[in-house]
Amino acid sequence: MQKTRVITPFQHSTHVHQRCTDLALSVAEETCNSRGVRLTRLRRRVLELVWSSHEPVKAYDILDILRDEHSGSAPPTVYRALDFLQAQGMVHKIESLNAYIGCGASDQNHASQFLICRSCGAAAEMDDADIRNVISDKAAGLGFKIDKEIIEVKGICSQCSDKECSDNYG
Amino acid sequence: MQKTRVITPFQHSTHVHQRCTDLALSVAEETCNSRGVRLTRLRRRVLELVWSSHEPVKAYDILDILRDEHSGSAPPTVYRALDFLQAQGMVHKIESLNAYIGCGASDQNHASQFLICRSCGAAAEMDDADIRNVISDKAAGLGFKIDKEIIEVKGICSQCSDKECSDNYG
DNA sequence: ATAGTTATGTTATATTATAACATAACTAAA
DNA sequence: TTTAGTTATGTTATAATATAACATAACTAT
Repeated sequence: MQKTRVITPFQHSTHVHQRCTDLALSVAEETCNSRGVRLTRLRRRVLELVWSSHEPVKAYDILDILRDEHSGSAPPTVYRALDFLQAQGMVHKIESLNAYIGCGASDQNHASQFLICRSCGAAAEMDDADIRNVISDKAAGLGFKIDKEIIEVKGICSQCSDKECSDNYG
Repeated sequence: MQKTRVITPFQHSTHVHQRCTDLALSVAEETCNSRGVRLTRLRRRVLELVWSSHEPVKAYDILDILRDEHSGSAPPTVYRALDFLQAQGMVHKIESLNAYIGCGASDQNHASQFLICRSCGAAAEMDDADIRNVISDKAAGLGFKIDKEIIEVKGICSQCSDKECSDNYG
């Protein structure tokens, strides 16, 4: 078994989130520069809003904020920006939530497996080679050629389960 | 590696689909009986419509048919029936498609991994112990307790890739 | 029969997403 | 440094997916 590659971990409540956002934005700037695509002000702002926390963000929640900032904002404003950011790997859609989450590894080609905590709402992203391999082996065994895998695992993160214990017994 | 347990395979175009539907409906009848829940005429009809093919079916496509059969049909009609059928394990939702697919193994408790062909649109369902195990091991390694896994693998099924070859070279 | 429960009917609305066309802003070549 | 082509955004409208809330009907167990 290989070590799990964690792309975005579950964070402690005390972490300085500004650092997550700043890093993601600067990686995005550089990635866009090297690819010759434009991280416009609007796209950058949407990415920043997606990174407002580690919980997947709804398109219309982003739109509400954009509307406060610019009256011309409408659904296509946010969906187009999200489409761009997804195409560049800077944002992933969580299909089971109809919500979007930032990815700090847009400069690296990778698969994703998401762990989503039903208590705190946060999502962690990993790209685990063993998970990828077993799925591709099994699919290949059925003659199936994989393009893309959607893996969204629901449950309770370690901090929330620690907290539940201390709430019950602490 | 354990052998993959295929719950619903990709079918040949020549298969007698009526048998799939009949089997699923009779398993559903029995499962409901043994559980003391009611497979009403409406729920049975919705299940039958979900089983109209091996492609995941849209709620509003079901509704269109129900409306032809009974003027009182409305969105809650179909969503309530789908909710019941999902709770009983007779239907699964494919999150990435907002569509629903029948499950013939409602009498057995199981996890699901779906393979979805982007060419023919069909979905196959499996419950592979190795996939389950590697994901639960990796999640446990991060202190995460799993409730439910959503696994939807997109690609090309073996029959469509055979066909592509014969189209190109045959 | 009757009361309690479960299922369905009905109207309205919330949520998520895209179509289509107009305008503006950038880019690269003449 | 215009101009034409391209890309991005503005704008209006609507499609697609899903739920809330309350009324009526149908089953179930006395």
